[in-house]
Amino acid sequence: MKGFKFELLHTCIQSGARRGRLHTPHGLIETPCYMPVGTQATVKAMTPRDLKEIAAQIILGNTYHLYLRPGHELVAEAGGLHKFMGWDRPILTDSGGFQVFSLAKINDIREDGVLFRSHIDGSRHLFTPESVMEIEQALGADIAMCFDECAPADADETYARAAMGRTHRWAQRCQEAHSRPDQALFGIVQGGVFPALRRESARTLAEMDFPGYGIGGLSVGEPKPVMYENLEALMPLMPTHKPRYLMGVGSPDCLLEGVLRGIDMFDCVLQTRAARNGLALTRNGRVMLRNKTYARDFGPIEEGCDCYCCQNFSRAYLRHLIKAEEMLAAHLISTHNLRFSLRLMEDARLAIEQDRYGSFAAELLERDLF
RNA sequence: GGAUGGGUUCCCGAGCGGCCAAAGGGAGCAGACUGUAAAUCUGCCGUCAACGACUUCGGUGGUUCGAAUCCACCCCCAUCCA
Repeated sequence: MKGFKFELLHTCIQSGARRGRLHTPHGLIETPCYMPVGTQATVKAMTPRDLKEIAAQIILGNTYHLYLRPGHELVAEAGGLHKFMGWDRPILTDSGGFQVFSLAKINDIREDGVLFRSHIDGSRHLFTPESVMEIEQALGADIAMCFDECAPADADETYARAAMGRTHRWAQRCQEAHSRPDQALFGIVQGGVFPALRRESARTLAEMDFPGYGIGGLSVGEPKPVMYENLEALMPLMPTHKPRYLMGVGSPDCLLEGVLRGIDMFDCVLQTRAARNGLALTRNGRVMLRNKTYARDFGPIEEGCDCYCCQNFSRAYLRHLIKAEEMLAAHLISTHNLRFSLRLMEDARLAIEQDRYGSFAAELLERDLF
């Protein structure tokens, strides 16, 4: 694998949290990190220039969505995803495994792959580990995820075990089908909400020697303590010198809790989706900017935030934009929520380096504001 | 001056004798949002000592067991005719 390497720089003495650095063909990623989600080759309401300004290191794209529209061949023809969307820093593509789960009503999951219908035009498609690898390689992200099956939170142990087994077999096939040397392929740990299955999954995948690992199927509706319990069960079995990516997580508290348990990477749509719905994240809790309380609040979303939004605009102004349905609201609040999360991770990295991450996280979590 | 159509809860707008505190939409208020089918969705939205009571459908007076709904007169609005 060309240009890909993970360095574990330091482990916080106080908490065990990890400080690392991921080398990719498109640059460095300091970990732990939060990755903004850009499903359809765009982080909604944000230009790549905006993303650089808030110091985003890597963003996500989605295989399922880009395959359906505009099509991976078109993206390849455009010169790859980076060039197509004008982003020259690292990209990670999710495999569509989550879509298999979230769109399960219209899918047929089989051993060879998943038969599903497009949510756009109802047309039939088959995803197999091999076809997904072909798509992800055409998209050309720095990190590709294996095609997995993300079981729902209420799946029983029998189903979770079956989905996990399938995910393992598919991981093997993904590995065999994957050939692009400038792209790292991450395996994905599954196992539902069953610690024993989670351990088994971590062990199995660790033996397969992937350059990095996703932990999938968590934060899909189960209570947070259940997620933490499962994380704690599987983390000791993860290879120390490989990055660990907790997929789809999270909210500020989950980011803090995840880092505490040894996670290196996170992605979450909450920041941008909530922003479009008028919800701002701050270290003093959530701010529902639509609420009347802020009609005459001429201060920024968050005092001390260095983002463009907080440096220039008031809560009252943002509330007005939301009420008037002006699209600038989505952009400005997204800018803040993303910057907030990126800064939270920047501060976490510093705290780890200084062996005080435990107290850093505890202080923020104690207030129970997220 | 005449003709016709109208005046409904913050706005628009349904209702046209009881099942109407009155459809629906908007606005307003509050909540949800975690590998994005989400700039989406949900709840509340006359008043109150509130599983019951009270006050509302231009005004006044009638008919009726019962009216936003029927009748009379009046006041406004719109369009057309003089």
